[in-house]
Amino acid sequence: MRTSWADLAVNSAAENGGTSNSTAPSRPVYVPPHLRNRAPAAESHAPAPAPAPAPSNVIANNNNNNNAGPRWSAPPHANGWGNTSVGWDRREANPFGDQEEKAEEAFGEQENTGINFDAYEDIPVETSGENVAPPVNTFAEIDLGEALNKNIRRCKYVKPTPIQRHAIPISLSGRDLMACAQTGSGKTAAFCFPIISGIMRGQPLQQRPPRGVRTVYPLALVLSPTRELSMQIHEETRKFAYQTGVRVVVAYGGAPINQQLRDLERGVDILVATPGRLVDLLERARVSLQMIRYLALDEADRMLDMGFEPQIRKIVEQMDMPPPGARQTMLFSATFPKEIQRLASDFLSNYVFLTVGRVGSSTDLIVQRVEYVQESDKRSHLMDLLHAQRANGVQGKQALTLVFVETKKGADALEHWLCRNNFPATTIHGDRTQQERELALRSFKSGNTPILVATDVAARGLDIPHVAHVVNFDLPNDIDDYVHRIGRTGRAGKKGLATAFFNDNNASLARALADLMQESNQEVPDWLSRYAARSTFGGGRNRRSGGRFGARDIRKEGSFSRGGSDYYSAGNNGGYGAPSGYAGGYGPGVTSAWD
DNA sequence: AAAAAAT
Repeated sequence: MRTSWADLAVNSAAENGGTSNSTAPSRPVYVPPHLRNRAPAAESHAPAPAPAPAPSNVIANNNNNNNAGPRWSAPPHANGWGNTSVGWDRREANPFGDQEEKAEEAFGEQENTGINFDAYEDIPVETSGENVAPPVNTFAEIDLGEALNKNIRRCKYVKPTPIQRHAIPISLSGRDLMACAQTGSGKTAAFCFPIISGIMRGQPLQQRPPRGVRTVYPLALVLSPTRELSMQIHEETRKFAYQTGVRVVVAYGGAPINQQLRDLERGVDILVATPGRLVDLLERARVSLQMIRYLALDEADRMLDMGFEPQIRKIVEQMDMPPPGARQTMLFSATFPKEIQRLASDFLSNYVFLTVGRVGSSTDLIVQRVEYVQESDKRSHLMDLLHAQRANGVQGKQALTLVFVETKKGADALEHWLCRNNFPATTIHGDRTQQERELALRSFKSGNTPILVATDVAARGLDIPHVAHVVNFDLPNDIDDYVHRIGRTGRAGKKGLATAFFNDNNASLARALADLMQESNQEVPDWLSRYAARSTFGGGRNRRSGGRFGARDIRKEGSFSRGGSDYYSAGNNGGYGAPSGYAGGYGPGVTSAWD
């Protein structure tokens, strides 16, 4: 039996060999973005779509200066390069891989050829806000520019997904956006395309950093809650930005900072980062946010929850970033609890709220099962599942299993136990080194170790093709976390299976879980319904169990507002009795379950 | 109580 996965391991190891960060050597010759890939003179007068801030020590080059200097402290001869796009292009590592055909094959298989658009056809959409730009049906309807269009073709994006159809025109119209969209439905492109396009057509600006300070001034900042998600966004964005002249750099903790500093010094237009490392870079004055025109928060509700909020506030409000209105802000997530929407509105200006999808449509793609399993029986129960899968040939490269546990120690313990029992597994969690984390993820993706035991570090955003089964070995305390976890399967319109082990320890989740499953047309076991009926009204840890289907614009709920007291309304959120308390007065199934 | 995120 060993041979089957061993063979896979050999194959996939070979295939996967080149995927590490082996960027081709590229010389640190700086070319300002407005001089790259464009007709040298004519386009330097392109109007800026969004009002660009002009901080005090920044000189806006809004005149007819054809010889616009670099935005950072690069050698003055730098613009010798930009006059032909070819000169630069040759130096840019090809994010599609060495051979385009091979890359296209791998890429298409991963994300796009495979998108089952039928699964998204009927998805309901809600927008609110004034003068919302209408959706488009094709990429061709939007003027994203030839270079970007070419990358879209390279990615085999045939037509936009629903979130892209709606979000891109709204972003291109310059509006702030709070967007909810299903897991795996193309969020990254939805905020990347407008950013790349906007930077390409933007007015060249330059600044004069203090002498000797190697500060860089990105035009766009994309924040995400985990390092691996930042890496993923970076890789994807690089594909979209290929040969556009727009440079994308990633910065996250746990990795040597020096390489990241060198990447930054070569110039950055879009910075993808995790909060901690970014704060470090800001405090070292290696990065300034003065020139930020676009701010995107991926997994925005996570970024604004208790653990992250102070850091995000520091970055967005207490450094040198232009205020709302002077930048364009885009928040994306699958789940958007009301209280988080309230926090988020601090970062937004006259925003459009957009929600695409609902429980009961896209999440139909995920079959959810809940099984009552005592703590002491969990391992043997998991073993039964895995043996059954093995017997059915559901394993290996095309059928990965992702097992979520509650604790880091628990993850290690389960991994060892699985390996001892001849199920090749690896683990990812915050106690592992970054190297180990990245290796684990690669090994899982490649099918080398078709079982990954993970903490919530892997719950959000990660796009791992071929995850056939998500097992909630330990259920999370928060239903939104559950939604994100199971969203690691059933992506791009494909089907997936999610199994949860439930016992008395999860009583507080019962109601929310039962509701969610019902809304997604899943079979709810009777015992779980009874549990749900018994459990307390929305209180306790799962305060969102009532109001959490919060992918509804809080601004629309004026009739429920409690005398305008935004901060002290927690007591009214519990969902006691009155219909307004539970689910904010809208029935089940309005929205939710998205990335 | 736990997880994540800077060194």
